[in-house]
Amino acid sequence: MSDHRGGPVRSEAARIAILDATARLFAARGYDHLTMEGIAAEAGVAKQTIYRWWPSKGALVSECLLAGRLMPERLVPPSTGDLRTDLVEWFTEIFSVMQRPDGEGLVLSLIAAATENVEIGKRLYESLGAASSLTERLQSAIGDGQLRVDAPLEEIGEALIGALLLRALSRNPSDLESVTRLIDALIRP
Amino acid sequence: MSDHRGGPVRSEAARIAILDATARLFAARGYDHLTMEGIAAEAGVAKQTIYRWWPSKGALVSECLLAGRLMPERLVPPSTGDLRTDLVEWFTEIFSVMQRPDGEGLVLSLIAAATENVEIGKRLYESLGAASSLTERLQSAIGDGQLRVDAPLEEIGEALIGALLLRALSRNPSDLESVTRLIDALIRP
Amino acid sequence: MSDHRGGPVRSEAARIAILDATARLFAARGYDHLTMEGIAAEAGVAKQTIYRWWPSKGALVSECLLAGRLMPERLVPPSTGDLRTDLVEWFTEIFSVMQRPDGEGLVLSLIAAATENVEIGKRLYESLGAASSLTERLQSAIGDGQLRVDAPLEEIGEALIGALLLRALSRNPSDLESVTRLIDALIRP
Amino acid sequence: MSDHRGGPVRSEAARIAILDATARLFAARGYDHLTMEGIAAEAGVAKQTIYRWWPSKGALVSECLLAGRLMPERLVPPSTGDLRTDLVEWFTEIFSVMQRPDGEGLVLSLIAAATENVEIGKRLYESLGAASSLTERLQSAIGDGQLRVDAPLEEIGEALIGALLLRALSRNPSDLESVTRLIDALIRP
DNA sequence: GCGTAAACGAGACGGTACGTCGTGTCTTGAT
DNA sequence: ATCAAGACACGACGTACCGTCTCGTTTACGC
Repeated sequence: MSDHRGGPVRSEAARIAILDATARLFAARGYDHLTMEGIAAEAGVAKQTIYRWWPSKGALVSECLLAGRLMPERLVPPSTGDLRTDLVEWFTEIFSVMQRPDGEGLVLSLIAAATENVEIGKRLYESLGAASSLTERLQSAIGDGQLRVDAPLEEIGEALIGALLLRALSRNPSDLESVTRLIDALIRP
Repeated sequence: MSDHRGGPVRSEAARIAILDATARLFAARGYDHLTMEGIAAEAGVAKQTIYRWWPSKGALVSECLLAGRLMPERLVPPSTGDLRTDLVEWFTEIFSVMQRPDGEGLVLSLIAAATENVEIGKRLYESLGAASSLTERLQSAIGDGQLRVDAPLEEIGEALIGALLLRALSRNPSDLESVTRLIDALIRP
Repeated sequence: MSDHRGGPVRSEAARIAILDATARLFAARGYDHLTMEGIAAEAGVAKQTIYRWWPSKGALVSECLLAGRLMPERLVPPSTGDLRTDLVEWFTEIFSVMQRPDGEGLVLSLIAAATENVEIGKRLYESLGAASSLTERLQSAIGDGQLRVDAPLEEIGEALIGALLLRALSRNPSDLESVTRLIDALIRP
Repeated sequence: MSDHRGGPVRSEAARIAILDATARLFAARGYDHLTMEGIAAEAGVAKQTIYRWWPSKGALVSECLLAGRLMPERLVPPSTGDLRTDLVEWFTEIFSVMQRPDGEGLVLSLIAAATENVEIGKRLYESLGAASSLTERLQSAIGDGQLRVDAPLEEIGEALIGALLLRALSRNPSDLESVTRLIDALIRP
């Protein structure tokens, strides 16, 4: 199958150590303070071993993101029956989960990473759960009759996540009322 | 009145040269490639002169942004009478205006700057015209009867700009149709 | 007799390829630019194969030197009958032969190698022909009556080669006159 | 006189610290183990500060050599009246002074440095005292009648230093007898 | 013939050092 | 007091080799 005729094989231990170190440092200090040297040291690995497999800091973070190492938990919208309440709760949770006392917020770090790295940008949308779980939740709301059958699910998701990013960038604290107003604007016919 | 006791006052020439250089380099190479040394050299100014008046690269860019040196032109939404068409055209124009062939796009650079600098984040929203001109356009649409009197203008603006940012980050080319769908989702509840 | 119980023996092809590659690269780029990785690549051989049989770069070069792979030709002093003329010519030839246009001179490379590696140091003297051919020539000069019977042949050789090295290190171009003066100082007491 | 119109000036403290560190590390570990990073660390200086003023390790060592920071003491030949005895003693002293238990010998390090750096090569000869003090000693021997008035002082010096280098490279321990024989070969008519 | 064990190519690995770039602070002499 | 110039300590960059270490493959002996 493969024409690899022997030779050493990529060290899985090193791979894991690097990704772990990346995730750990990313969470602890944010994307901007992430350095290849720091990762190498934290992972107990030679810098060259990183560069051998990843071209850049961005690629590393991108892979962590894809592997779900950067998100603290699954950000699935709740499904209590009332779409409005569910979305408000979900939005609020994302917002609160993604602030850390020490460094900059997780979202900000992700956005910073996305500006530098195409892959991260492409994955940002789906990583925030919009592509899958959010759309699912909206879909089921159509079943409930809480949304019109022709509701533009994708666009609602985009707008929601987009507003989230904008608020993160603006450092606007999102109180319950403003979140509710935003969501109403999107799902209220 | 003043307790300034001799010595030259702040050189206006230097101030202008620095802001000009910043804007020039920002436009040419993007926020990431912007360096204090580069700005100083481009402006024909000593580094210390920059640090004396601005605490950081971000502050510099922030001031440029506020002074309107970073935006190529006024991005005021057109006002032809049909809100939908106007918004689509406005959105499309922003999107197209803000790509540069060489480096990364202008929006991406602004977003990157915003992740690092609070001020820029706070100004990003209004700088993209949402705070003033966009809201005005929406307001006038209420007068037209194209929007309900209780339409949540602020939130529509947020969602619109937010979606714009998200698309910039995702590097999704926004074709006419997808833009239209997005705007429909927001103004045709 | 041997406790070798099967398995391939040392590959002569690899051995030759390695020594050839070493000599080739040494001649082309000098001792300083010689790298184990470069040799392995040039020889089409795994690095480990080199390390299996030679402990260091120096050992490799030392063996090349012993095998006569580094010297372009035999540097035997001529024997026209006049010792003085012969030595001048021999000295001059060594000097001129051992310059390469691109890198550093061959002698310099040998000296560099000798500073790092004891074996090369020990062999340097004889490799430059002093131990054998030069002493022979001096010996025959005693037969001619051109040198006293109790002339310190060994020491004359040392002084001659030593002066050669010093001039190589000093990058002093040796013109005919200065060479003649040096040799006169040694054989015309 | 100078057209230097203000601006910071080269830090003499840094310059001294760097040269001192270089000399210290050179003496302790030899030329091969000398690294720019090591020097910078030892001197408490940024690497860039070294590269700003010296292009290479060789240049640094060369300047130390010129400043007399590498030679443990003045290697002036004694002047007891008997040339032969004086030279033997001088030769022996140089030889013994320049062996250190830990690293490689000082001469070997100097030779290694000279192969890499032209300046060091040019200075090696005079640094070993040959150019000045040795020639002086020989000169005074002419006054004594211990050398012929037309004795080729320069060449004798070259041969002597050259032989010294060769012996250092060959790691030949120089016993009293062999040194005496060498010197006899050079100064005995 | 048939294991079996050394030698081989390939090349990944943890390291060390390289020479360069940008940071933010500082010092100097001129204006 | 502010300026242009630029040296400074610091931290990170991405690259080159080092010497060691697995991998599968390829022999050539001793049973």
